[in-house]
Amino acid sequence: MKKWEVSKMRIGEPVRNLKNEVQILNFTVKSIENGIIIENLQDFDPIHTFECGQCFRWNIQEDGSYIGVALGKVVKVLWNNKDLTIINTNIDEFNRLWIHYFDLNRDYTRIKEILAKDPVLKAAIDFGYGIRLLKQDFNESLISFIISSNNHIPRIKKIIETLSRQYGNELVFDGTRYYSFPAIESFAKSDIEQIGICKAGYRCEYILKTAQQLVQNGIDLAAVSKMDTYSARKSLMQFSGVGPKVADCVLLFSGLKYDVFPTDVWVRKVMKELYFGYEPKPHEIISFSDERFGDLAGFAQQYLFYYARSHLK
DNA sequence: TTGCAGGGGTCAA
DNA sequence: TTGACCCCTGCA
Repeated sequence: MKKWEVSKMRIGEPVRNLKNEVQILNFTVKSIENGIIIENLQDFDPIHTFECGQCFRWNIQEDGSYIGVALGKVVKVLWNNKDLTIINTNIDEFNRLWIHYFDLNRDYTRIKEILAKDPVLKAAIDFGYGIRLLKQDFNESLISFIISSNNHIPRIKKIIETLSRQYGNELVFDGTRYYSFPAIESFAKSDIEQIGICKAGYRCEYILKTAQQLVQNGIDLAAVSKMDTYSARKSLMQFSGVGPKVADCVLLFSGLKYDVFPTDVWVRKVMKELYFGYEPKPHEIISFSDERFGDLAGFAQQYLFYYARSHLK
């Protein structure tokens, strides 16, 4: 099949339509000692979800479990290919926090079914079938992806860790100290010398300015999520250090917009090598993802990113 | 050991 | 459209 024949195919469906379909949640949640167990969970794998580039604060342990700091909590998750155990939480927190954070109300089987009509995505989904888009805190996503610009993942994680240690709250789990992501006010009332301790370089100024912009002007997230995607992107790009790529990441990873297609070097590689056959211009990639993936572009991006990082050089 | 290239981009000219 | 930007890491 020629590449451009494939490119005429439109596969994305509006997410809102999927939401209106009857949701069949197969899993059941039970309380255990110091935690919960989500039995018979479909379309999930912690490695795929935590290593697909959307988050920076989940770390794999020697036993294969993950410990993460999110939403002001520290939890440990264990996976046996069927049941997800979350330690250091309870049913109440599951209903208030984790069901949304892990996006457990969404029918990923259906999303993958639609996206897999595209042969490239089918390969990507076969590889990263357990990806779920985490619904992360907006402020944390904003600051984290400002830090991510022109930066390596290990260093991004180290910088966020240092900032959390300096400005966040201490959380103790299993005798180890962890630190929540700081309140945005902590950054806003700090100064460039203090923030500089995290060694984020020129991004420190972006962090301070953005935090001050947020505290002074605020942002109406409900309004942003209702805007058309172009306007939503523009509204985030008013913040210092936020360009189109960071804006798209924040929209997607804080659950505000799912039809964005954050385009970084890896996605560009996928586009070049698996779709276009040449180095496409940014506007070509945007048009392509709109046409091809529609309202499911954000999900497609995650499967492609995860696939690219393991399969392309 | 040292030097260099480049990294999940953004900004300003 | 282009080069500079902080700092770290990997590699020769």
